[in-house]
Amino acid sequence: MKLNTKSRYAVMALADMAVFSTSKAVSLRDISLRQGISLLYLEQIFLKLKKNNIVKSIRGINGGYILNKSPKDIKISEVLLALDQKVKTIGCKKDSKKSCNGKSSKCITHNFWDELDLHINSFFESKKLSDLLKNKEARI
Amino acid sequence: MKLNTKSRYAVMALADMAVFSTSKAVSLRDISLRQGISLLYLEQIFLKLKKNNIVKSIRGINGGYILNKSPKDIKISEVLLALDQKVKTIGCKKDSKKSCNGKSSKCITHNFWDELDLHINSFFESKKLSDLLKNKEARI
DNA sequence: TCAAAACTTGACTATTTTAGTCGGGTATAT
DNA sequence: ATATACCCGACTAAAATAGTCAAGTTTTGA
Repeated sequence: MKLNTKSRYAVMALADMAVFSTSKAVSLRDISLRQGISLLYLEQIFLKLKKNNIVKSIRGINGGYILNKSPKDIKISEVLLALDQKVKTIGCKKDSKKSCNGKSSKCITHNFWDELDLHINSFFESKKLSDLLKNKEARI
Repeated sequence: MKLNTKSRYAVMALADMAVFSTSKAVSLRDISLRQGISLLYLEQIFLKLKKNNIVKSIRGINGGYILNKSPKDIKISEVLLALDQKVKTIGCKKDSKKSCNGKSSKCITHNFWDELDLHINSFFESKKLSDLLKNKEARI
């Protein structure tokens, strides 16, 4: 069980922006160089962040991206959601026809996985982008 | 981010055993039929559970598997560990040479992912197999 | 005693997901 | 004008996943 790179890079890139500039546009090229993330991959990621109003873009020369909100108002859960990274630990289908291994009723472990999802999601819900920057050990 | 089926099936199968018998051997064939999990797949899973002393096997006719401990003493974390399912949300390498995207120092988000891992693992550490059976809604 | 039930094990494979790349745009500051 | 930087869909190689197959061994009940 691991988070995919898209989600990790998204959080990393946003943290980078929060450190380097909250007011001036930051180009993906700069983020790419600083964080060692492929530029083309970042473009893909930022497209989604933009669609979800987490950042806004400025085109043309000296353009780039700006955080749409203060880092203390950006929940990590928002970011993951933007990248389609719902935390779903189980494969049980939600639809009534066929749930949990083809059984009509909930499988024996169903409630447990639900509880786990809740546990993880509440963590992401509670954490803000600004929380990542507090740590003195954090480095770019 | 999702748990793989091996881990889910392992927990499900153990829960099945806990419900149906804690003293008498349960055959994989029975578990397979009750839980709708491929028999051949279950064999693979139980091999690992056995190696990790979570279950013990009885060969021959009327054979099967028995829980090696009481359900209240089997931590879910043990089970996941047996299936090689360490919860590792980050890709950052632990070795000193090359950590976090090729940087020598910890990446900006490193501590955050560590915190997440801890959060999830402590959940699995706190939950016992017996906790899954408490719920009145649970059904086979 | 012997055949069937059930565990044992490693290797194999199809499918799906992931982690990107590619190519061809469009907008804009200088 | 033109370089810079965002925009966007399609594509692909590699890895992981989910599951099967083949060929056993062990034990026990009839």
